[in-house]
Amino acid sequence: MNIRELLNQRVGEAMSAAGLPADCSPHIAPSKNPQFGDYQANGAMGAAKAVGRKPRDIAGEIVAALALDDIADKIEIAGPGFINIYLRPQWLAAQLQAQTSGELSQQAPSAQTIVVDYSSPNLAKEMHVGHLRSTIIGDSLVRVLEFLGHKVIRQNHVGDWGTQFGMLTAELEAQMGQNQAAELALKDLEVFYQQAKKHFDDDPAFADKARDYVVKLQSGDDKLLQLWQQFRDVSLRHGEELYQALNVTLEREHVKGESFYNDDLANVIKDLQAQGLAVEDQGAQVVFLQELADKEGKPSVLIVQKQGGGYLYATTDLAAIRHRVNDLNVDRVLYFIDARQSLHMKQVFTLARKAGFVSDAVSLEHHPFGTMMGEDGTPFKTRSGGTVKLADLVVEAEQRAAALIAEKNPDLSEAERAEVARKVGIGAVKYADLSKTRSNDYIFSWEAMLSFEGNTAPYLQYAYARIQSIFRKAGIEPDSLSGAPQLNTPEELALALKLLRFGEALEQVAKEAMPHVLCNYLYETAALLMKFYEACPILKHGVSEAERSSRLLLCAATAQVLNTGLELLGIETMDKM
RNA sequence: GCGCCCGUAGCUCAGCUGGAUAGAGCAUCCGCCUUCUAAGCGGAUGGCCGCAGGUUCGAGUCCUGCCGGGCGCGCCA
Repeated sequence: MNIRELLNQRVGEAMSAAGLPADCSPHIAPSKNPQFGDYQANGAMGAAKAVGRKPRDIAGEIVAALALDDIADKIEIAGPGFINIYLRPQWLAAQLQAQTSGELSQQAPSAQTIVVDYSSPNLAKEMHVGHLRSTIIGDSLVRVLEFLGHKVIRQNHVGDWGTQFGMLTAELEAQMGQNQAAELALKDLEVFYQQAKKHFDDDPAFADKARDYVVKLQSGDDKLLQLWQQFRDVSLRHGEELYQALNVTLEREHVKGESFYNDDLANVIKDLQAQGLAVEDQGAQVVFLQELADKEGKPSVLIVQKQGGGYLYATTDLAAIRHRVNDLNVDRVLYFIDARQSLHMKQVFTLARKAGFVSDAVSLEHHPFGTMMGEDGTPFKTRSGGTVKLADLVVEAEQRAAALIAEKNPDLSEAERAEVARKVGIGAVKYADLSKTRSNDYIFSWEAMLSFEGNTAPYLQYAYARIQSIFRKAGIEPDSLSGAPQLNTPEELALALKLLRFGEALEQVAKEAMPHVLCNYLYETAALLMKFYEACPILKHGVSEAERSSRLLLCAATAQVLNTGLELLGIETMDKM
């Protein structure tokens, strides 16, 4: 059920019945102010211009042709030609009943196969806060798209190949030579990396060995492959622990790293050369993209193979696109990658199409996110000049949440407290990231990320927990309720209408890959619940039986939306907090 | 130099693709728990939407030019 879509249809029909050109849009929008109804159709002004007549006359003709008696109990024309639509409370109640019993299912009109490329850490290093956005936003999109019925293929394009693995395997071998288990040596990847780097810088013999190992590894030497496998395995396991802690759905089966495409890289170059796209320039294989030329007509340059034969990021990306298109048969590929790589992505996409790797039917979408900034507005660094590890962030979040819970709700058992601390802490961290417009730069702030007041995950979780508390107190299971609520007060009406707009929010998230739209929607929903909660007693004295059950229905419907919405953000709810 | 992104309340951010009087949270101040969880609710204060033009019935949103910030631009990923 999508009210906006329904109104678009109905008003659209009325517009053509009124003889307006087919390309005039009804332009349905939710009304900002209740005095202008629930929805408004703003298409009359545009149409008036198209046919050269007065907007109010056009609006009048649209309204005359408009068949909305079943849905709306009042339609009025206001201002220059706004058509304000007031929906029937009974109709809203019936829609809400249908939505609640239908388990919120929101099927996209046509299911697609969609690859979502996200998280993609470099295995040589520990994951830090810079990986948070890709991981969390990507995971939310995956959940939303699956919920809408699409076939989603997760791809964790990990950095598990390249020059640095010569040094890392050599170091691993050295440490294991001292009876150190791989697991133990790699306990702290950051430390291990520093040790390897130091070893490399200080010991020329080791440096030579590292360079030798790169070559051996890339030519498929068994011993090196084995060392590499061990390194890769331990590193992936570190990542999986974090995914689990963060409630991210990525698992081992979703890993398709750079190494996966290794065997195809030579073919990519060969194909590009055969088409005359890749040419030698200063010893490297280069593609000049006239499509992305600057003002003076100078083409954009993309290097696909280094002098000396080494392959690059671009080469792997091209191979990955081919694999996704040819073997996975996708309709869309979504990349959640830092905005700094915008030019690179644009070049790769352009070249992939030019080389015929991708047909126009496939949509390649880079969904960038902004650079992480410090609180002073310059690019983020810790005091020591490093980065904040994700693992540390998780621990700190849970600790802060635990302290707050101990203060707010001392009655919870120890086990309950630990669980709530985990869900609240992690939820707050994820929500802080998800709730901001993806594409903008963002300020990293412990305070903001671990805030539990206002527009935060705990506010939404709290709203949900309050509803659960009511049902506990009433001794009623939400599922046992049936029927449609009565929407009498402004608070009940506003909440019900909001609940019915869940699908609109999801649709926008799926289309634009912008989870903050869902966050805003859920926040507004929770705020309306709080207002309803204050204004409309449910279990208190003097509430009639009819009112009580009607309001419980509204509570159940709200809990369902909050729970489902939070789940789609990868944030857990709880019955008590 | 060229390109991309950004500039909205003291701070952090929304603003549904051009609609009606620009909204939240934090912070500050004033109220609300002897009946459903005060992680809450109500109210107040706070704005030349960076600046200047333009497009039109109508601009925070679109176009141009400035100013300011961030990030990219041939052998890293």
